[in-house]
Amino acid sequence: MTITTRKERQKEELKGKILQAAKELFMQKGFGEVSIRNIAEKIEYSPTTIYLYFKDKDDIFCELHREGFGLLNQYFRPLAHVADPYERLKAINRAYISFALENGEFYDLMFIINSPMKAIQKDESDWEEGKRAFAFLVNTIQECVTKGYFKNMRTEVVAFTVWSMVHGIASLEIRNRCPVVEDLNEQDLAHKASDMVNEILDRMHHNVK
Amino acid sequence: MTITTRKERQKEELKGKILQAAKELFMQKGFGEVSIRNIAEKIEYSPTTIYLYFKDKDDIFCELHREGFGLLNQYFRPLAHVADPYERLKAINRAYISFALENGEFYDLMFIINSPMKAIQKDESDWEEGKRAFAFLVNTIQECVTKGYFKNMRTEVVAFTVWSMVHGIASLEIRNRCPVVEDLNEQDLAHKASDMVNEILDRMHHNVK
DNA sequence: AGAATTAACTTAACACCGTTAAGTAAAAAA
DNA sequence: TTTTTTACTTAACGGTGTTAAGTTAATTCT
Repeated sequence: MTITTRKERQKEELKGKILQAAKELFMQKGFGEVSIRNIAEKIEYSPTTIYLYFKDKDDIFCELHREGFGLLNQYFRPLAHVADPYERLKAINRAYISFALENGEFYDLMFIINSPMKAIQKDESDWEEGKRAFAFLVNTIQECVTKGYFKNMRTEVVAFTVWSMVHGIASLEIRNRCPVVEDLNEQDLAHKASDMVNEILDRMHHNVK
Repeated sequence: MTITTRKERQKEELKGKILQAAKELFMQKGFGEVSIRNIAEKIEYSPTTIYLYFKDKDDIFCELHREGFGLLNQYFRPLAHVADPYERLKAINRAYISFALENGEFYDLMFIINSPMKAIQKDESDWEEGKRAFAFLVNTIQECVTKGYFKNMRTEVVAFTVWSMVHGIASLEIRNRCPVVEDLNEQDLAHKASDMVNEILDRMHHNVK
């Protein structure tokens, strides 16, 4: 069996190489500018070889989509140890915005771009990690609510509001629709943006001094 | 001169027909799926004719981009007569979300899609109507601030926050990233979403009873 | 060991795309 | 009436995603 397993491992390796090449290319050129032929050239195989490992272009970017959510959850993971749910919520906002600004192309793919969603909506399993990320937010807010924060508000409403805010900021920035905020580097922007969101949060439950 | 003006009028007419065809096509198929060849076929001219009236594909969609902001300002126009700035602000939110959900493809083009921005950033004039729309929001908030709303908050911060929220909601919905809110028709969704935003607004300045 | 099968990959092609260069036919100007 | 200009088209270039058919080497079967 050792020989067939080697074969399988090699197949997996090539699949991984395709994915890696696709990721690098589309991190540097943007999703829309990467073609199957580009990827093929990068790994020095013919374009059609890629179709032996992926159903179509969407299939490749679905895999990266999943990887993106993995990365987002990595940003979230350390925050699980923040005891106070409200502090954790604020940290989630910071982490989310940092993730978006530091991984613009991933964020684009995950939350903005059109193409991969057709496939994802069919195959629900791809969305798994995404649900996990969202559940982390919802659960944290739930804890806040039981601790007395966000009086008279439904948890999902708070969650959706928070998400809309951070997504709004991130996507406006990524797609260059920010006539207001300018001449700031990535990190300062992340700070400023998350401070803003968290100030709104403070006001949402009357915790302002 | 009557003959040359007729010629000019005819040229303008064809330009208008191209724009109209482009708009219809991309309202029904989405921006990404419309090609120059599609548009040409629809108006029964050869594809290259279009290049006699528009520099390139971006140029067409820049024109539609401008038209989109015109339409948004039409949604806003009646609200200028709302005397109370805070009520006007809430109405703006409702109008914005309604506009976004009722004109998804326009909204996409104006605030989400990538391609036309290269040209727009060069030629600042296209952004004019966009600025006007944003100025309407900012001025309204400014009035709110001078009336005592949003204590201790800078006007632009409030404006950007509000915009981020409504844009976040609109774009998540348009790009199908809404695992939470579902099975709602367009109008109910617009109501629900704007109620949500406006509730947050109420909380932002402690006006909640 | 030799023949048949399968696996891994490539070449060639299809039907699209945005865009440009060159050509045509009719109208206007000289 | 000849020349120039206008309005448009045909043909082509280099690109795209994707598929069908072909090739070559490794594996399996007899």
